[in-house]
Amino acid sequence: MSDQARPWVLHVDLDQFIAAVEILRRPELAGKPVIVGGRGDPTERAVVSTASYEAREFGVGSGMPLRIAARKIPDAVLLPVDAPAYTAASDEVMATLRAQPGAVVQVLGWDEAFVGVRTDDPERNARAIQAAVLARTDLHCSVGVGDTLIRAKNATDFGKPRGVFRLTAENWLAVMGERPTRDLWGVGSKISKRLADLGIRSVAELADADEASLVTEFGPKMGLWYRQLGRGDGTAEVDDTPWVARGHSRETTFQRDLTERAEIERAARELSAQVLGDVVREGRPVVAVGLKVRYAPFVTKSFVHKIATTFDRETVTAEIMRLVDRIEPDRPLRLLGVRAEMEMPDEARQGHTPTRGGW
DNA sequence: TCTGGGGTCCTAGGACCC
DNA sequence: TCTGGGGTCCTAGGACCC
Repeated sequence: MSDQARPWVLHVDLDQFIAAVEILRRPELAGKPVIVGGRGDPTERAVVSTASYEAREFGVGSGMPLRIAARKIPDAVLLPVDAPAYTAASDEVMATLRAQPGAVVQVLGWDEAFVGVRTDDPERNARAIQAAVLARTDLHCSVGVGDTLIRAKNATDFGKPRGVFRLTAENWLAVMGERPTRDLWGVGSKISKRLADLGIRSVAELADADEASLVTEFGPKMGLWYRQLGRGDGTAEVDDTPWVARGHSRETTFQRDLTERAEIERAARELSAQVLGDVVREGRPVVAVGLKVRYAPFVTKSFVHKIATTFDRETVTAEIMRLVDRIEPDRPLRLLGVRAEMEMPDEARQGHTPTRGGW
């Protein structure tokens, strides 16, 4: 490597990951509109996890109710979510990334990771990664190249599918400046609306926005963060510290709203047992419990309760059941979620998304 | 019969203490 | 009589991501 080698961030994102994994084991599905979601039953309450590119042509995408998706594409192939299969494929991909010389890998999800490298030709590294992933897993990916995490992440979209795109301080505004703030990672529909109310619609406008008004609107931390987002600035450091979960939760949307006290308690005990199972595997004590409820049609409430640090399952379950007592009786219950928060080791990485503090 | 499931972090406001 | 000001902890709610 030459003297010009400098740090670069690569954002690797698998193309239509879940659908691709399904198509790999059923090659006859290639070229067809494939929709993966829920248990693959369009009559159930569930949403689309991933749609193949062919299905996206019909306007079907992640987050869409399965029922609607099936209506849009009556002859689509509907498949149930098979999490273990995707985890296995993901592990292979991440192992491939880690095997790249000099690579620091920060996993963001099943199908995404940042890769930090020192190089004088980041596109060459990107192509090497694509080739290695394809060779080992038969999966295609796109790679964003950037001089910060934010720019690398945003670059990927321009490379899709199977491509490479570079976004740096040099071309950031030229490429992103006129786009809506919604395109930024961490700006969703609500925040983009509030920004619009401040007269800020484009990325360039956000980059140039008045700090004081952003702080007034969003608070000291988020106000400054959003402006930074608009500029694409931020850290270029890829952090491979193993991620430590703050808590575990399980939630269920009932196919039929629950009204009976006994049914609700049974559901709560079941979810608690699953959460406890996840927590026990971690071997860290529980410090808080939480409950989330959704009453039909769309009123969500949540409660958290700190408890004395404990490993005892009975105690935790009892605390959860005390929260269950706060569920309003005689109100149809559509969703129930149970959560347990665990004690955090001091050295644990704080947060893994750039959208919230820490970065 | 419109709306999953598993996560993270920030903010605001009340309680309480000195 | 009036009612500061800083700090911490806790909880509810909001927002976002994959």
